[in-house]
Amino acid sequence: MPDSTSHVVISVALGVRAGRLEAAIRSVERAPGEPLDAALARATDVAALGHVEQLETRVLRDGRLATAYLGLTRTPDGGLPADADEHELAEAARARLRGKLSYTNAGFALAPETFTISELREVYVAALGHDVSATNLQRVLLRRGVLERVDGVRAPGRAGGRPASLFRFRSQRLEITDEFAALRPPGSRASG
Amino acid sequence: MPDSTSHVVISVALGVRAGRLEAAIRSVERAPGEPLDAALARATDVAALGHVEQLETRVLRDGRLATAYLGLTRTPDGGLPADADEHELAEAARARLRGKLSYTNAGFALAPETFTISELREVYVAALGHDVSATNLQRVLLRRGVLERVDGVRAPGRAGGRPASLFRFRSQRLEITDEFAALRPPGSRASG
DNA sequence: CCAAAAGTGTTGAATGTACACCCATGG
DNA sequence: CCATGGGTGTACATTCAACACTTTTGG
Repeated sequence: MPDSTSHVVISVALGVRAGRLEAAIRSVERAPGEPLDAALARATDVAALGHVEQLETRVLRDGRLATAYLGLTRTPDGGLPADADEHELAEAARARLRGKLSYTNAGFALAPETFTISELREVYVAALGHDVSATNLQRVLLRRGVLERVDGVRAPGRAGGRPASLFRFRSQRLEITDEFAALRPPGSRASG
Repeated sequence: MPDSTSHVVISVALGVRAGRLEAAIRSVERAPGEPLDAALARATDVAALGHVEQLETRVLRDGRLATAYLGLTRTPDGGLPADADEHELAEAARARLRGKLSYTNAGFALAPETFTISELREVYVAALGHDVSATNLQRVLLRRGVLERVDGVRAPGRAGGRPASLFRFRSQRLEITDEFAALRPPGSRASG
């Protein structure tokens, strides 16, 4: 029976699988005095999340208070949104991710350790919901220093084609890569 | 005596006064079953806030759960941060505002109804914590369609000088004015 | 006239997008 | 040698910071 004094902690883990941005949702009741991250760790495997941030706190339709977290993972699994609250949280999580992808290195938490630009492009297409040019994706992310090349290539498939270079994200922590579009502090133009 | 099952709703209202970005903090205990915005309305005068958004939920040092809201106001008053938790929330609010100022029209909620570019510049300097060029501020905000001129000028002071034109924000609701720095959907360049 | 404050013009750099073209592989 | 997929070069538009210059006022 729902208790309006209880507090639920919800994990919304986003990840790309089969070209789709899936949301895996899990929740637990927070014990009295329990830290939020402890409850979150009971709700989901935090080690599988490359990035975690708080999403939103709201009163659920059953009257319970809930605090949702957005997690990003390479290996999304199970726990699809069940009720209306969970659908809304999943949508909020997707919207948040879409925003962050364009000005942070958030992709690191969705893509495998190393990847080709084509593979990365598929991740971005799934997460953003619109087409992305591999050419420009590579150029933007390399210029910003978000990606770096690693040794080795991926062999082409049966259809042939030039072998693809492998890349990785330079950092595995969320970083802002395009800090201010305008109104920078004076004399702070990037020059590297 | 602090009760670890109680839920506190905290309003952090930011506003510029005398060239400083002040944080006015107020909190209430949320009643069982009470909606979050109802509790927030008991904590502060929501009508005086041009914009409100949720900031963060955390467990306070005394064990209570707290959900903080960021508000922006033209008329900051009283309620300065008292304890360590409140100081941290005020700092989080300032950081959030700094980020939003550069890619949204958030200034509308801090500036008076109409203002000169110099006056608006003072607001931005206080909020951002670094110098801002009035020339470029005007150009960027006009180009984005964030500001518009209104009739009339502000008479110069004793020292003379050209009378300043008056401007206002075109919208009084938070809008994103610089949506994607990169990775826009194909063919979506602004052209007007 | 001169100082002060506001506003406009202009330049140069950085950033992104689009698209043509070249490279490397399988069949 | 051709189709396919990967990558680079180049041209162009947009945006912004910096700074010189002009405008309009008070004394």
